[in-house]
Amino acid sequence: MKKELPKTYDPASFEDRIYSEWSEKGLFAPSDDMTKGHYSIVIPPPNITGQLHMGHALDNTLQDILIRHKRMKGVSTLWLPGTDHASIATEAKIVEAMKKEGLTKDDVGRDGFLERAWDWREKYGGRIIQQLKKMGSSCDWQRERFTLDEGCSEAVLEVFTRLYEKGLIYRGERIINWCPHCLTSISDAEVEYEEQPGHFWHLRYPFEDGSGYVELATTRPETLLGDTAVAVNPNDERYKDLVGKTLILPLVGRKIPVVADDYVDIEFGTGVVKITPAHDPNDFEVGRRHDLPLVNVMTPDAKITDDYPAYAGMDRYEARKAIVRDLEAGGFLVSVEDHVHNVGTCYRCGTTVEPRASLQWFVKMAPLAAPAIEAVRSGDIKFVPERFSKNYFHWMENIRDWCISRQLWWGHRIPAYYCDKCGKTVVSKTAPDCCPDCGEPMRQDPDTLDTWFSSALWPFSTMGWPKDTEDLKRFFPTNTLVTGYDIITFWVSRMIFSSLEYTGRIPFDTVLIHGLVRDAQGRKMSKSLGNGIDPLEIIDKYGADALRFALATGNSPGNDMRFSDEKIEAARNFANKLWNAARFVMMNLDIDRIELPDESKLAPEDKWILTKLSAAAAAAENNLENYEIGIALSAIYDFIWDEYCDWYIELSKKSVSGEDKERSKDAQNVLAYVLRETLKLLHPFMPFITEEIYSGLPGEVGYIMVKDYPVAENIPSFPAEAEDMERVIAAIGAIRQRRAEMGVKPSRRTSLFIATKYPHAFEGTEEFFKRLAGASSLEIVDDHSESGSVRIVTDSATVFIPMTDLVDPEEEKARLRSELEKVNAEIARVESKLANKGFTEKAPAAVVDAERVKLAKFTEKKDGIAAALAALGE
RNA sequence: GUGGGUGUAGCUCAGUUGGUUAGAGCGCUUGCUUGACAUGCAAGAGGUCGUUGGUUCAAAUCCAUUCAUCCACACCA
Repeated sequence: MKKELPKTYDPASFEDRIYSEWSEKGLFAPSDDMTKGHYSIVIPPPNITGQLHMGHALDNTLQDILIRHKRMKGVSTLWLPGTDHASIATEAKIVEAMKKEGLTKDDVGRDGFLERAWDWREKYGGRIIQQLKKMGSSCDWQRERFTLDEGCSEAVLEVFTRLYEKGLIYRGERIINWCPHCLTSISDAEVEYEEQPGHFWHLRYPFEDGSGYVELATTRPETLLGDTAVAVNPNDERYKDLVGKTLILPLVGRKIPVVADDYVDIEFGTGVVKITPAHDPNDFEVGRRHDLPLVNVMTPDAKITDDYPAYAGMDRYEARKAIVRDLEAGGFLVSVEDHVHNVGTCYRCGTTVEPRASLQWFVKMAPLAAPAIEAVRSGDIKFVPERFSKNYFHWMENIRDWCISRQLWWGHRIPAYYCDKCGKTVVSKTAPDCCPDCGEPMRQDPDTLDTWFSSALWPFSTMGWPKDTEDLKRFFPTNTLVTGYDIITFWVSRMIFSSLEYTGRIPFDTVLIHGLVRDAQGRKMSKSLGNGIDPLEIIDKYGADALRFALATGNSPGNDMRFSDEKIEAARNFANKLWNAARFVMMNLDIDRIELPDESKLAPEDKWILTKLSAAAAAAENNLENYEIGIALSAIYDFIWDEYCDWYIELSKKSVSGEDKERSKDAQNVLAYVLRETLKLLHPFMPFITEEIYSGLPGEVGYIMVKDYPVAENIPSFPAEAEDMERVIAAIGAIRQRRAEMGVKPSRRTSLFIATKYPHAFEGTEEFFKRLAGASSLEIVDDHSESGSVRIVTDSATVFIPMTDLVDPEEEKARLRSELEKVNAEIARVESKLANKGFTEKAPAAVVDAERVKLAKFTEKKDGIAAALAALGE
């Protein structure tokens, strides 16, 4: 049964069809056979607002390779998919959409807003899932989860109430990062700092008693309205007498004290700092130590409050101008100097964050961080590459309490209930009917939780926790977490401490970190630059397999990579190469099923390719186990292109199209067998093309996706015969090289005489030399030096070609002399190495032997060259 | 300020625990309608592995120094 492949590789014609088939046959679900163990990965849940970008494409390609490899090894394999509700990002989208209708959140109310949000999720939340499927991702979609679904929400409630009871979640008035655009608090991790030019305004604050001024500097004069003290260092001799005195706050007239605090750096500026506890994190701490009042001067959208009528309603920057103007008018402004400083911005919208004292919920981090640090230090959890554990330690060791409340509606609502009458707080999974103390109705906290609070539970909430489910028993802890280095702090660290605290177990044993996909110039892909490459467009143009290949090849853990047209074209060319090789093989197959012939029926070239295949399988396996995905893939690539296509297919043509029908069938079987096993090796990386070709192989049933991954030891290997074949290949290469150098026309045939210590290697190879080395005949001889032949010397043979008439003898001599020089240099190098006692005594025997073999080969080559020179009368 | 990455062919990058004559893709040169593939085939040019020093029989690989470049975290008014 011959199946012919279409002439050109056209991925669009089969990728979607194959994906549907896998899906319909239920191949994505884990097998129930646990005898070979289990392996699981939870997907980093993409935001429902998201569109597939190159980062997702890379992340999911790597995961799918790992998953498909394990699945083919017979391991019960689960890749659990899902999406993240992305509180801020989604809420911002909804608000934006409503704005176009002229509506605000308050217009539609909380319920109306949530209705819109769920509609939006219904409409767009599945979009990225469809895109992941286009990539070939073999997730078990039956188990798809959503951070805001019932189960995940149950896990969030469970965690929140447990932590509260343990005292690890508390509510308090603290200074937090506030985004005046998103109108919510954000965590420290969600602030990005960027350098901005600004100014130092040097001001003077008068003493109450009229005894003069104290001079200080600020970058944010508008916060002056909220100053409740001025601080100096207690050890600062200059200001010893000032401590305890009272100042009059300019423009406001408030009396504020001078306090002494270690926080103040004597060396910096004037050594005097204005203290605004409600609007600066450091000042907040100073304020707590000195019991200073918190004076909040701004509204949530960063405008001055009505408490300061002169500035009320101005935004921060307008107020800054007005205040500087008034300070100058009042004689309080001493000088202004330029100053570049780092400004915190919201990671979602880029707005400058406003530190703001407010009542929020926090997770107490110190007790949670300690075991999480230990889990990595002890090696229970391993980062690949290892260096990222340093980033992790650094973050975890300096961690501050995590602000988890958000002034948003889209998310998990905080399960805290307040009694307005008696002030009682109840934290409970279900709403209490009334206040347990006074019987009044209770009011639920309006805020929701940081979106990362639910993502932190993802490895176990998705498997049914807190219930003790079958999936948890089988697949938790998970094995590998694949993600970019940019979200170690946001997500990886939080999953680790969450899992240890709630389940008592690590969430995964290995964290595989990859870098960023950059554009061809090495720039970060971003919306504002407009340099993003759309993976879906790439898939349309080149196919998902080519995209996957381009992302996986040459990618090493933790390093950024560039994506370019050249790379994707090279990937597509490889797919095309494989396609055509398969097409050739299938055109020539006349067998009903693939059966590897007995050893006795294998030709030398068959043994050679099988040996190479075995080596490629070993390389693929070892590197995949070590997460060296790029290296594994390049081993397979090299095998397919350089060994199977460039050599074996060419060598096999002799037998396949030969007269001997038996031999032809044997060769066909080897061709097909090697192709089949190669497809299996490649399948995790390029699932579609391998499945498509596989389906056309004679006698094969089922899907390659669930066949056994090739094991090197199970592939027959013949090192000695393979070496003989290498001698033939080397001779063919040397002849080609010489013919090219001498400008011999490809059509010109020559007779060949080969003198060799390995005659058996060259027996029966005439046809190879005819097909691949322009030979008209081949004769194995003892010597051929008497004639005026051109000699081509390899380390195991000398080839004589009687075509002196095509060569200028002087040129030939010169060429031989330079070759002789080269080989002499090599001999000298190796000899000196071997003469070195330190080397022969200390280096491993195998290494020394290898050098001796090398020396013998070089010497043989040298003798051959010398003989050639002699024959030319030298 | 603290920590980390990177520096290998014209370009983009591999090089796994030190051990063949340092590799690939693209680009370049030359030649090919070699009945799978021009998205191809064959041959070739091109590298003192950033600098300097050290460890070692042996260094692109380990250590130190220095230069360049990128990133993360922190941040002083």
